[in-house]
Amino acid sequence: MPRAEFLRQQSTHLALAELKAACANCNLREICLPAGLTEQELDQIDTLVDVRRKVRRGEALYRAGEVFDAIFAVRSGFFKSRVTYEDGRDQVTGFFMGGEVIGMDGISQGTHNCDAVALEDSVVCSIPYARLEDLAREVTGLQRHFHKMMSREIVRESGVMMLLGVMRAEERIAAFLLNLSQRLAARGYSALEFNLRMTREEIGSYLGLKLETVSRAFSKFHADGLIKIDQKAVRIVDVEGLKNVYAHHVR
Amino acid sequence: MPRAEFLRQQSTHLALAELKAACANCNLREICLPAGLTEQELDQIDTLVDVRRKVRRGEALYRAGEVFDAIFAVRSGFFKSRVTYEDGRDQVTGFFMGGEVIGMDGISQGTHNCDAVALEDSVVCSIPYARLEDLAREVTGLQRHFHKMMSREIVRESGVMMLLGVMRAEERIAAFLLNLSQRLAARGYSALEFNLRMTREEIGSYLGLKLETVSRAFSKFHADGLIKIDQKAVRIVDVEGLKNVYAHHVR
DNA sequence: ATTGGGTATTGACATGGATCAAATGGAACA
DNA sequence: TGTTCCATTTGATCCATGTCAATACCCAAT
Repeated sequence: MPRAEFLRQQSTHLALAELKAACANCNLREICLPAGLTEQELDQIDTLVDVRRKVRRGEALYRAGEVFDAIFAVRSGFFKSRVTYEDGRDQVTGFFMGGEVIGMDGISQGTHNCDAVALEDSVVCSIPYARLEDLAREVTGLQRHFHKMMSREIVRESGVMMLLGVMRAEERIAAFLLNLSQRLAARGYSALEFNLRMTREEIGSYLGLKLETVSRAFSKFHADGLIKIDQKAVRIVDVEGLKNVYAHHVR
Repeated sequence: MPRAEFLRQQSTHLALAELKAACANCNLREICLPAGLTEQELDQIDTLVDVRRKVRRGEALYRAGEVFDAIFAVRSGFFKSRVTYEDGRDQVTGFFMGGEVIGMDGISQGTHNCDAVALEDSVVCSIPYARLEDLAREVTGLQRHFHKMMSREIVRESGVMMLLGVMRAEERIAAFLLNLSQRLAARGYSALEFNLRMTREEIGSYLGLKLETVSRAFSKFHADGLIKIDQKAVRIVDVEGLKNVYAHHVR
Protein backbone atom coordinates (compact mmCIF):
# COMPACT_ATOMS: atom_id res chain seq x y z
CA MET A 1 0.00 0.00 0.00
CA PRO A 2 1.41 3.45 -0.87
CA ARG A 3 2.37 5.40 2.17
CA ALA A 4 0.01 8.33 1.48
CA GLU A 5 -2.87 5.94 1.10
CA PHE A 6 -1.95 4.24 4.33
CA LEU A 7 -1.85 7.53 6.19
CA ARG A 8 -5.21 8.60 4.82
CA GLN A 9 -6.84 5.38 5.88
CA GLN A 10 -5.42 5.59 9.35
CA SER A 11 -6.56 9.12 9.94
CA THR A 12 -10.10 8.24 9.05
CA HIS A 13 -10.09 5.84 11.92
CA LEU A 14 -8.87 8.31 14.48
CA ALA A 15 -10.24 11.69 15.29
CA LEU A 16 -8.18 14.58 14.01
CA ALA A 17 -8.14 16.30 17.33
CA GLU A 18 -6.71 13.24 18.91
CA LEU A 19 -3.96 13.03 16.37
CA LYS A 20 -3.06 16.64 16.85
CA ALA A 21 -2.71 16.27 20.58
CA ALA A 22 -0.82 13.04 20.19
CA CYS A 23 1.60 13.37 23.06
CA ALA A 24 0.52 16.49 24.92
CA ASN A 25 -2.63 14.83 26.19
CA CYS A 26 -1.57 11.22 26.24
CA ASN A 27 -2.21 9.50 29.53
CA LEU A 28 0.98 7.52 29.03
CA ARG A 29 3.00 10.70 28.73
CA GLU A 30 4.81 10.29 31.98
CA ILE A 31 5.91 6.81 31.14
CA CYS A 32 6.69 7.42 27.51
CA LEU A 33 8.17 10.90 27.37
CA PRO A 34 10.92 12.76 29.18
CA ALA A 35 9.89 14.63 32.29
CA GLY A 36 10.14 18.37 32.61
CA LEU A 37 9.57 19.39 29.02
CA THR A 38 8.43 22.93 28.32
CA GLU A 39 5.15 23.59 26.56
CA GLN A 40 7.05 24.41 23.42
CA GLU A 41 9.16 21.29 23.51
CA LEU A 42 6.02 19.24 23.91
CA ASP A 43 4.60 20.84 20.80
CA GLN A 44 7.77 19.99 18.94
CA ILE A 45 7.60 16.43 20.08
CA ASP A 46 4.01 16.22 18.99
CA THR A 47 5.26 16.66 15.45
CA LEU A 48 7.36 13.56 15.96
CA VAL A 49 4.52 11.14 16.23
CA ASP A 50 3.62 10.24 12.74
CA VAL A 51 0.55 8.06 12.82
CA ARG A 52 -1.21 5.86 15.20
CA ARG A 53 -1.36 2.44 13.78
CA LYS A 54 -3.73 -0.33 14.76
CA VAL A 55 -2.37 -3.82 14.97
CA ARG A 56 -4.81 -6.67 15.38
CA ARG A 57 -4.17 -9.54 17.70
CA GLY A 58 -1.79 -11.97 16.06
CA GLU A 59 -0.55 -9.47 13.49
CA ALA A 60 3.05 -8.32 13.28
CA LEU A 61 3.89 -4.67 13.77
CA TYR A 62 7.16 -5.44 12.00
CA ARG A 63 9.15 -8.50 11.14
CA ALA A 64 12.82 -9.38 11.26
CA GLY A 65 14.54 -8.31 8.07
CA GLU A 66 12.12 -5.51 7.22
CA VAL A 67 13.59 -2.08 6.69
CA PHE A 68 13.73 -0.11 9.89
CA ASP A 69 12.57 3.48 9.75
CA ALA A 70 10.62 4.06 12.92
CA ILE A 71 10.39 3.05 16.52
CA PHE A 72 7.01 2.48 18.12
CA ALA A 73 5.45 3.48 21.38
CA VAL A 74 2.72 1.13 22.54
CA ARG A 75 -0.36 3.25 23.02
CA SER A 76 -2.69 0.48 24.06
CA GLY A 77 -2.53 -3.27 23.91
CA PHE A 78 0.24 -5.76 24.37
CA PHE A 79 3.13 -7.05 22.26
CA LYS A 80 5.74 -9.73 22.26
CA SER A 81 9.06 -9.54 20.47
CA ARG A 82 10.44 -12.71 19.00
CA VAL A 83 13.72 -13.72 17.41
CA THR A 84 13.68 -16.59 14.95
CA TYR A 85 16.80 -18.60 14.41
CA GLU A 86 17.95 -19.97 11.05
CA ASP A 87 16.76 -23.48 11.79
CA GLY A 88 13.29 -22.31 12.78
CA ARG A 89 13.71 -22.35 16.52
CA ASP A 90 12.55 -19.12 18.02
CA GLN A 91 12.42 -17.33 21.31
CA VAL A 92 10.26 -14.63 22.80
CA THR A 93 12.65 -11.88 23.84
CA GLY A 94 10.22 -9.54 25.57
CA PHE A 95 6.69 -8.49 26.36
CA PHE A 96 5.66 -4.85 25.99
CA MET A 97 2.71 -2.90 27.31
CA GLY A 98 1.36 0.65 27.09
CA GLY A 99 3.98 3.39 27.32
CA GLU A 100 6.83 1.08 26.39
CA VAL A 101 8.85 1.61 23.25
CA ILE A 102 9.91 -1.11 20.81
CA GLY A 103 11.96 -1.35 17.66
CA MET A 104 15.26 0.10 18.79
CA ASP A 105 17.01 -3.09 17.79
CA GLY A 106 16.58 -1.98 14.17
CA ILE A 107 18.89 1.01 14.42
CA SER A 108 22.08 -0.99 14.36
CA GLN A 109 21.56 -2.64 10.98
CA GLY A 110 18.83 -0.58 9.40
CA THR A 111 16.61 -3.64 9.41
CA HIS A 112 14.58 -5.09 12.23
CA ASN A 113 16.22 -7.84 14.15
CA CYS A 114 13.08 -9.44 15.53
CA ASP A 115 9.34 -9.69 14.98
CA ALA A 116 6.95 -7.64 17.08
CA VAL A 117 3.57 -9.35 17.32
CA ALA A 118 0.43 -8.02 18.97
CA LEU A 119 -0.99 -10.31 21.65
CA GLU A 120 -4.25 -8.35 21.67
CA ASP A 121 -5.71 -5.66 19.46
CA SER A 122 -3.32 -2.77 19.93
CA VAL A 123 -2.53 0.76 18.88
CA VAL A 124 0.97 2.13 18.51
CA CYS A 125 2.40 5.56 17.90
CA SER A 126 4.92 5.50 15.10
CA ILE A 127 8.00 7.66 15.58
CA PRO A 128 10.06 8.03 12.39
CA TYR A 129 13.65 7.56 13.34
CA ALA A 130 15.04 10.21 11.02
CA ARG A 131 12.80 12.82 12.59
CA LEU A 132 13.66 11.60 16.06
CA GLU A 133 17.36 12.01 15.28
CA ASP A 134 16.81 15.57 14.08
CA LEU A 135 14.70 16.58 17.01
CA ALA A 136 17.06 14.94 19.50
CA ARG A 137 19.72 17.37 18.28
CA GLU A 138 17.51 20.30 19.20
CA VAL A 139 15.70 19.19 22.32
CA THR A 140 18.32 18.08 24.82
CA GLY A 141 15.73 16.49 27.07
CA LEU A 142 14.57 14.32 24.24
CA GLN A 143 18.09 13.28 23.34
CA ARG A 144 18.83 12.25 26.87
CA HIS A 145 15.50 10.47 27.22
CA PHE A 146 16.07 8.51 24.05
CA HIS A 147 19.50 7.42 25.21
CA LYS A 148 17.98 6.35 28.48
CA MET A 149 15.35 4.28 26.73
CA MET A 150 17.99 2.45 24.72
CA SER A 151 20.07 1.93 27.81
CA ARG A 152 17.06 0.69 29.74
CA GLU A 153 16.50 -1.91 27.08
CA ILE A 154 20.12 -3.03 27.48
CA VAL A 155 19.62 -3.32 31.22
CA ARG A 156 16.33 -5.13 30.80
CA GLU A 157 17.94 -7.68 28.56
CA SER A 158 20.82 -8.32 30.91
CA GLY A 159 18.17 -8.97 33.56
CA VAL A 160 16.65 -11.59 31.30
CA MET A 161 20.09 -13.11 30.76
CA MET A 162 20.26 -13.45 34.52
CA LEU A 163 16.89 -15.20 34.58
CA LEU A 164 17.95 -17.57 31.85
CA GLY A 165 21.48 -18.13 32.99
CA VAL A 166 21.24 -18.68 36.71
CA MET A 167 17.68 -19.10 37.91
CA ARG A 168 15.77 -22.32 38.20
CA ALA A 169 12.33 -22.78 36.68
CA GLU A 170 10.20 -21.67 39.61
CA GLU A 171 12.41 -18.69 40.31
CA ARG A 172 12.08 -17.53 36.73
CA ILE A 173 8.33 -17.77 36.86
CA ALA A 174 8.05 -15.97 40.19
CA ALA A 175 10.29 -13.21 38.87
CA PHE A 176 8.22 -13.02 35.72
CA LEU A 177 4.96 -12.59 37.62
CA LEU A 178 6.40 -9.96 39.92
CA ASN A 179 7.84 -8.05 37.00
CA LEU A 180 4.49 -7.99 35.23
CA SER A 181 2.79 -6.96 38.45
CA GLN A 182 5.15 -4.08 38.99
CA ARG A 183 4.83 -2.77 35.44
CA LEU A 184 1.06 -2.93 35.57
CA ALA A 185 1.07 -1.07 38.87
CA ALA A 186 3.22 1.67 37.34
CA ARG A 187 0.44 2.17 34.79
CA GLY A 188 -2.25 2.44 37.38
CA TYR A 189 -3.59 -1.08 37.10
CA SER A 190 -3.90 -3.48 39.96
CA ALA A 191 -0.60 -5.00 40.94
CA LEU A 192 -2.27 -8.04 42.44
CA GLU A 193 -4.92 -9.02 39.96
CA PHE A 194 -4.48 -9.15 36.23
CA ASN A 195 -4.92 -11.21 33.11
CA LEU A 196 -2.05 -12.79 31.28
CA ARG A 197 -2.08 -11.79 27.64
CA MET A 198 0.22 -14.57 26.55
CA THR A 199 -0.01 -18.35 26.49
CA ARG A 200 1.96 -20.72 28.70
CA GLU A 201 4.01 -21.54 25.66
CA GLU A 202 4.97 -17.90 25.12
CA ILE A 203 5.88 -17.51 28.76
CA GLY A 204 7.95 -20.65 28.49
CA SER A 205 9.70 -19.45 25.37
CA TYR A 206 10.54 -16.18 27.07
CA LEU A 207 11.87 -17.95 30.16
CA GLY A 208 13.66 -20.78 28.38
CA LEU A 209 11.19 -23.37 29.68
CA LYS A 210 8.60 -25.71 28.21
CA LEU A 211 4.94 -24.89 28.56
CA GLU A 212 4.35 -27.89 30.81
CA THR A 213 6.95 -26.59 33.24
CA VAL A 214 5.25 -23.20 33.32
CA SER A 215 1.89 -24.83 33.96
CA ARG A 216 3.29 -26.98 36.76
CA ALA A 217 4.92 -24.01 38.44
CA PHE A 218 1.63 -22.08 38.35
CA SER A 219 -0.14 -25.07 39.86
CA LYS A 220 2.51 -25.35 42.55
CA PHE A 221 2.31 -21.67 43.45
CA HIS A 222 -1.44 -22.03 43.59
CA ALA A 223 -1.22 -25.07 45.86
CA ASP A 224 1.29 -23.23 48.07
CA GLY A 225 -1.09 -20.31 48.45
CA LEU A 226 1.17 -17.81 46.70
CA ILE A 227 -1.21 -17.07 43.85
CA LYS A 228 -4.62 -17.97 42.55
CA ILE A 229 -4.63 -18.80 38.91
CA ASP A 230 -7.45 -19.80 36.64
CA GLN A 231 -6.45 -19.93 33.02
CA LYS A 232 -5.22 -16.42 32.22
CA ALA A 233 -6.57 -14.81 35.37
CA VAL A 234 -3.92 -14.29 38.00
CA ARG A 235 -4.28 -13.05 41.53
CA ILE A 236 -1.17 -12.63 43.61
CA VAL A 237 -2.04 -13.70 47.14
CA ASP A 238 1.35 -13.58 48.84
CA VAL A 239 3.80 -11.12 47.33
CA GLU A 240 6.48 -11.81 49.89
CA GLY A 241 6.12 -15.53 49.46
CA LEU A 242 6.57 -15.08 45.74
CA LYS A 243 9.67 -12.98 46.27
CA ASN A 244 11.05 -15.62 48.58
CA VAL A 245 10.86 -18.14 45.81
CA TYR A 246 13.96 -16.55 44.38
CA ALA A 247 15.31 -14.10 46.93
CA HIS A 248 16.14 -16.78 49.48
CA HIS A 249 17.75 -19.15 47.10
CA VAL A 250 19.75 -21.59 49.20
CA ARG A 251 23.33 -22.37 48.26
CA MET B 1 68.92 16.33 35.09
CA PRO B 2 67.63 14.26 38.00
CA ARG B 3 66.07 11.03 36.90
CA ALA B 4 62.67 11.78 38.43
CA GLU B 5 62.50 15.08 36.61
CA PHE B 6 63.45 13.44 33.33
CA LEU B 7 60.73 10.84 33.71
CA ARG B 8 58.14 13.46 34.50
CA GLN B 9 58.98 15.49 31.44
CA GLN B 10 59.07 12.43 29.30
CA SER B 11 55.66 11.27 30.47
CA THR B 12 53.95 14.64 30.06
CA HIS B 13 55.43 14.88 26.61
CA LEU B 14 54.25 11.42 25.63
CA ALA B 15 50.86 11.94 27.21
CA LEU B 16 50.27 15.09 25.22
CA ALA B 17 51.29 13.68 21.89
CA GLU B 18 49.34 10.53 22.48
CA LEU B 19 46.28 12.32 23.71
CA LYS B 20 46.22 14.66 20.79
CA ALA B 21 46.28 11.86 18.28
CA ALA B 22 43.93 9.77 20.35
CA CYS B 23 41.45 8.74 17.71
CA ALA B 24 42.88 10.12 14.49
CA ASN B 25 45.75 7.63 14.50
CA CYS B 26 44.19 4.78 16.41
CA ASN B 27 44.44 1.46 14.66
CA LEU B 28 41.01 0.56 16.05
CA ARG B 29 39.46 3.61 14.43
CA GLU B 30 37.48 1.70 11.87
CA ILE B 31 35.96 -0.54 14.47
CA CYS B 32 35.43 2.08 17.11
CA LEU B 33 34.43 5.21 15.23
CA PRO B 34 31.88 6.10 12.59
CA ALA B 35 33.02 5.78 9.01
CA GLY B 36 33.28 8.73 6.65
CA LEU B 37 34.14 11.47 9.09
CA THR B 38 35.77 14.61 7.75
CA GLU B 39 39.18 15.67 8.96
CA GLN B 40 37.54 18.35 11.03
CA GLU B 41 35.03 16.03 12.61
CA LEU B 42 37.83 13.68 13.56
CA ASP B 43 39.61 16.53 15.31
CA GLN B 44 36.43 17.30 17.21
CA ILE B 45 36.05 13.71 18.24
CA ASP B 46 39.63 13.67 19.41
CA THR B 47 38.62 16.15 22.06
CA LEU B 48 36.09 13.63 23.29
CA VAL B 49 38.54 11.09 24.52
CA ASP B 50 39.47 12.13 27.96
CA VAL B 51 42.21 9.92 29.25
CA ARG B 52 43.53 6.54 28.57
CA ARG B 53 43.27 4.48 31.66
CA LYS B 54 45.19 1.34 32.46
CA VAL B 55 43.34 -1.46 34.16
CA ARG B 56 45.34 -4.38 35.48
CA ARG B 57 44.22 -7.93 35.13
CA GLY B 58 41.58 -8.69 37.73
CA GLU B 59 40.81 -5.03 38.45
CA ALA B 60 37.42 -3.49 37.82
CA LEU B 61 37.06 -0.63 35.35
CA TYR B 62 33.80 0.13 37.12
CA ARG B 63 31.44 -1.61 39.45
CA ALA B 64 27.68 -1.89 39.66
CA GLY B 65 26.26 1.00 41.64
CA GLU B 66 29.08 3.43 40.92
CA VAL B 67 28.13 6.74 39.38
CA PHE B 68 28.14 6.61 35.61
CA ASP B 69 29.78 9.48 33.81
CA ALA B 70 31.67 7.94 30.93
CA ILE B 71 31.61 5.10 28.52
CA PHE B 72 34.80 3.28 27.64
CA ALA B 73 36.36 2.07 24.44
CA VAL B 74 38.68 -0.87 24.90
CA ARG B 75 42.00 0.17 23.44
CA SER B 76 43.87 -3.00 24.24
CA GLY B 77 43.21 -5.98 26.43
CA PHE B 78 40.11 -7.90 27.29
CA PHE B 79 37.15 -7.40 29.65
CA LYS B 80 34.18 -9.26 31.00
CA SER B 81 31.00 -7.65 32.25
CA ARG B 82 29.24 -9.25 35.17
CA VAL B 83 25.92 -8.75 36.90
CA THR B 84 25.67 -9.74 40.55
CA TYR B 85 22.33 -10.67 41.96
CA GLU B 86 21.14 -9.80 45.46
CA ASP B 87 21.79 -13.24 46.84
CA GLY B 88 25.35 -13.32 45.54
CA ARG B 89 24.78 -15.35 42.41
CA ASP B 90 26.32 -13.67 39.41
CA GLN B 91 26.55 -14.04 35.71
CA VAL B 92 29.00 -12.95 33.08
CA THR B 93 26.98 -10.92 30.58
CA GLY B 94 29.63 -10.29 27.96
CA PHE B 95 33.26 -10.35 26.87
CA PHE B 96 34.79 -7.30 25.22
CA MET B 97 37.93 -6.83 23.16
CA GLY B 98 39.78 -3.98 21.44
CA GLY B 99 37.55 -1.50 19.62
CA GLU B 100 34.45 -2.48 21.55
CA VAL B 101 32.66 -0.04 23.78
CA ILE B 102 31.33 -0.77 27.25
CA GLY B 103 29.41 1.04 29.93
CA MET B 104 26.28 2.07 28.03
CA ASP B 105 24.15 0.24 30.56
CA GLY B 106 24.89 3.09 32.97
CA ILE B 107 23.00 5.74 31.01
CA SER B 108 19.58 4.56 32.05
CA GLN B 109 19.99 5.02 35.79
CA GLY B 110 23.05 7.20 36.08
CA THR B 111 24.81 4.37 37.86
CA HIS B 112 26.50 1.35 36.41
CA ASN B 113 24.41 -1.76 36.27
CA CYS B 114 27.24 -4.27 36.14
CA ASP B 115 30.93 -4.70 36.89
CA ALA B 116 33.49 -4.49 34.11
CA VAL B 117 36.58 -6.50 34.99
CA ALA B 118 39.82 -6.75 33.03
CA LEU B 119 40.80 -10.32 32.13
CA GLU B 120 44.28 -9.15 31.17
CA ASP B 121 46.20 -5.93 31.58
CA SER B 122 44.22 -3.49 29.49
CA VAL B 123 43.98 0.11 28.37
CA VAL B 124 40.72 1.93 27.78
CA CYS B 125 39.80 5.29 26.32
CA SER B 126 37.42 7.14 28.57
CA ILE B 127 34.65 9.08 26.85
CA PRO B 128 32.81 11.44 29.20
CA TYR B 129 29.14 11.01 28.52
CA ALA B 130 28.21 14.67 28.92
CA ARG B 131 30.71 15.63 26.27
CA LEU B 132 29.57 12.84 24.02
CA GLU B 133 26.00 14.10 24.27
CA ASP B 134 27.07 17.60 23.33
CA LEU B 135 29.17 16.52 20.41
CA ALA B 136 26.52 14.12 19.16
CA ARG B 137 24.27 17.14 18.72
CA GLU B 138 26.82 18.74 16.42
CA VAL B 139 28.33 15.86 14.53
CA THR B 140 25.48 13.92 12.94
CA GLY B 141 27.74 11.03 12.05
CA LEU B 142 28.70 10.64 15.67
CA GLN B 143 25.10 10.76 16.84
CA ARG B 144 24.08 8.06 14.45
CA HIS B 145 27.11 5.97 15.29
CA PHE B 146 26.42 6.19 18.98
CA HIS B 147 22.83 5.11 18.47
CA LYS B 148 24.05 2.22 16.40
CA MET B 149 26.43 1.14 19.12
CA MET B 150 23.66 1.09 21.69
CA SER B 151 21.39 -0.76 19.32
CA ARG B 152 24.12 -3.24 18.52
CA GLU B 153 24.42 -3.99 22.21
CA ILE B 154 20.67 -4.64 22.34
CA VAL B 155 20.96 -7.01 19.40
CA ARG B 156 23.99 -8.72 20.90
CA GLU B 157 22.13 -9.35 24.11
CA SER B 158 19.11 -10.78 22.38
CA GLY B 159 21.51 -13.14 20.65
CA VAL B 160 22.76 -14.26 24.03
CA MET B 161 19.16 -14.73 25.19
CA MET B 162 18.78 -17.07 22.24
CA LEU B 163 21.87 -19.00 23.29
CA LEU B 164 20.61 -19.29 26.83
CA GLY B 165 16.98 -19.90 26.04
CA VAL B 166 16.98 -22.42 23.24
CA MET B 167 20.41 -23.93 22.61
CA ARG B 168 21.84 -26.99 24.24
CA ALA B 169 25.24 -27.03 25.89
CA GLU B 170 27.38 -28.03 22.92
CA GLU B 171 25.59 -25.64 20.61
CA ARG B 172 26.22 -22.75 22.97
CA ILE B 173 29.89 -23.54 23.15
CA ALA B 174 30.29 -23.94 19.40
CA ALA B 175 28.52 -20.62 18.88
CA PHE B 176 30.72 -19.03 21.49
CA LEU B 177 33.94 -20.18 19.83
CA LEU B 178 32.78 -19.08 16.38
CA ASN B 179 31.74 -15.68 17.70
CA LEU B 180 35.13 -15.14 19.31
CA SER B 181 36.85 -16.30 16.14
CA GLN B 182 34.90 -13.92 13.99
CA ARG B 183 35.52 -10.92 16.23
CA LEU B 184 39.24 -11.65 16.39
CA ALA B 185 39.37 -11.94 12.62
CA ALA B 186 37.68 -8.54 12.27
CA ARG B 187 40.60 -7.12 14.25
CA GLY B 188 43.23 -8.69 12.06
CA TYR B 189 44.05 -11.62 14.31
CA SER B 190 43.91 -15.22 13.27
CA ALA B 191 40.38 -16.54 13.14
CA LEU B 192 41.55 -20.11 13.64
CA GLU B 193 44.13 -19.92 16.36
CA PHE B 194 43.81 -17.90 19.54
CA ASN B 195 44.09 -17.93 23.28
CA LEU B 196 41.10 -17.81 25.54
CA ARG B 197 41.40 -15.00 28.03
CA MET B 198 38.76 -16.35 30.36
CA THR B 199 38.47 -19.45 32.51
CA ARG B 200 36.10 -22.35 31.88
CA GLU B 201 34.07 -21.07 34.77
CA GLU B 202 33.68 -17.64 33.17
CA ILE B 203 32.68 -19.20 29.87
CA GLY B 204 30.19 -21.35 31.74
CA SER B 205 28.76 -18.39 33.60
CA TYR B 206 28.31 -16.53 30.34
CA LEU B 207 26.63 -19.50 28.68
CA GLY B 208 24.55 -20.60 31.64
CA LEU B 209 26.56 -23.79 32.11
CA LYS B 210 28.82 -25.29 34.73
CA LEU B 211 32.55 -25.30 34.15
CA GLU B 212 32.61 -29.11 33.94
CA THR B 213 30.13 -29.00 31.09
CA VAL B 214 32.31 -26.50 29.25
CA SER B 215 35.36 -28.64 29.77
CA ARG B 216 33.57 -31.76 28.56
CA ALA B 217 32.33 -30.02 25.43
CA PHE B 218 35.85 -28.83 24.60
CA SER B 219 37.11 -32.37 25.06
CA LYS B 220 34.36 -33.74 22.86
CA PHE B 221 35.04 -31.22 20.09
CA HIS B 222 38.71 -32.13 20.33
CA ALA B 223 37.96 -35.84 20.10
CA ASP B 224 35.66 -35.20 17.13
CA GLY B 225 38.40 -33.34 15.31
CA LEU B 226 36.60 -30.00 15.30
CA ILE B 227 39.17 -28.15 17.39
CA LYS B 228 42.46 -28.64 19.11
CA ILE B 229 42.47 -27.33 22.62
CA ASP B 230 45.21 -27.30 25.21
CA GLN B 231 44.33 -25.27 28.25
CA LYS B 232 43.65 -21.77 26.91
CA ALA B 233 45.12 -22.35 23.46
CA VAL B 234 42.45 -23.02 20.85
CA ARG B 235 42.86 -23.99 17.25
CA ILE B 236 39.75 -24.36 15.14
CA VAL B 237 40.33 -27.30 12.83
CA ASP B 238 36.93 -27.67 11.18
CA VAL B 239 34.90 -24.47 10.98
CA GLU B 240 32.05 -26.08 9.09
CA GLY B 241 31.90 -28.95 11.52
CA LEU B 242 31.66 -26.47 14.35
CA LYS B 243 28.88 -24.59 12.60
CA ASN B 244 27.03 -27.84 12.07
CA VAL B 245 26.97 -28.42 15.78
CA TYR B 246 24.19 -25.87 15.95
CA ALA B 247 23.13 -25.03 12.42
CA HIS B 248 21.79 -28.51 11.67
CA HIS B 249 19.98 -28.97 14.90
CA VAL B 250 17.43 -31.71 14.33
CA ARG B 251 13.88 -31.26 15.59
C1' DA C 1 63.54 -27.98 42.47
C1' DT C 2 59.62 -27.59 45.64
C1' DT C 3 55.47 -26.02 47.20
C1' DG C 4 50.90 -24.20 46.85
C1' DG C 5 46.75 -22.41 44.93
C1' DG C 6 44.08 -21.81 41.24
C1' DT C 7 42.47 -24.16 36.92
C1' DA C 8 41.18 -28.08 34.22
C1' DT C 9 39.93 -32.87 33.25
C1' DT C 10 37.39 -36.94 33.97
C1' DG C 11 34.34 -40.32 36.22
C1' DA C 12 30.17 -41.69 38.82
C1' DC C 13 25.89 -40.53 40.15
C1' DA C 14 21.68 -37.44 41.02
C1' DT C 15 18.03 -34.59 39.46
C1' DG C 16 15.36 -30.77 37.33
C1' DG C 17 13.11 -30.09 33.57
C1' DA C 18 12.07 -32.11 28.93
C1' DT C 19 9.42 -35.33 26.56
C1' DC C 20 5.54 -38.12 25.59
C1' DA C 21 0.86 -39.02 26.31
C1' DA C 22 -3.82 -38.59 27.76
C1' DA C 23 -7.62 -36.08 29.62
C1' DT C 24 -9.96 -31.73 30.46
C1' DG C 25 -11.52 -27.16 29.62
C1' DG C 26 -12.82 -22.94 26.92
C1' DA C 27 -13.93 -20.05 23.26
C1' DA C 28 -15.52 -19.38 18.52
C1' DC C 29 -18.77 -20.56 15.41
C1' DA C 30 -22.25 -23.17 12.68
C1' DT D 1 -26.44 -26.93 21.40
C1' DG D 2 -23.05 -29.21 19.52
C1' DT D 3 -18.51 -29.20 17.07
C1' DT D 4 -13.89 -28.04 16.51
C1' DC D 5 -9.61 -26.34 17.71
C1' DC D 6 -6.48 -24.77 20.92
C1' DA D 7 -4.72 -24.10 25.44
C1' DT D 8 -4.04 -26.15 29.72
C1' DT D 9 -3.34 -29.60 33.24
C1' DT D 10 -1.44 -33.69 35.02
C1' DG D 11 1.01 -38.15 35.10
C1' DA D 12 4.89 -41.25 33.80
C1' DT D 13 9.32 -41.64 32.14
C1' DC D 14 13.80 -40.10 30.22
C1' DC D 15 18.00 -37.68 29.63
C1' DA D 16 21.13 -33.57 29.51
C1' DT D 17 23.36 -31.29 32.58
C1' DG D 18 24.41 -30.48 37.40
C1' DT D 19 26.78 -32.18 41.44
C1' DC D 20 30.37 -34.34 43.92
C1' DA D 21 34.86 -36.16 44.06
C1' DA D 22 39.47 -37.45 42.71
C1' DT D 23 43.37 -36.40 40.07
C1' DA D 24 46.30 -33.78 37.05
C1' DC D 25 48.13 -29.69 35.43
C1' DC D 26 50.23 -25.05 35.38
C1' DC D 27 52.41 -21.14 36.85
C1' DA D 28 54.33 -18.16 40.34
C1' DA D 29 56.77 -17.61 44.49
C1' DT D 30 60.25 -19.31 47.44
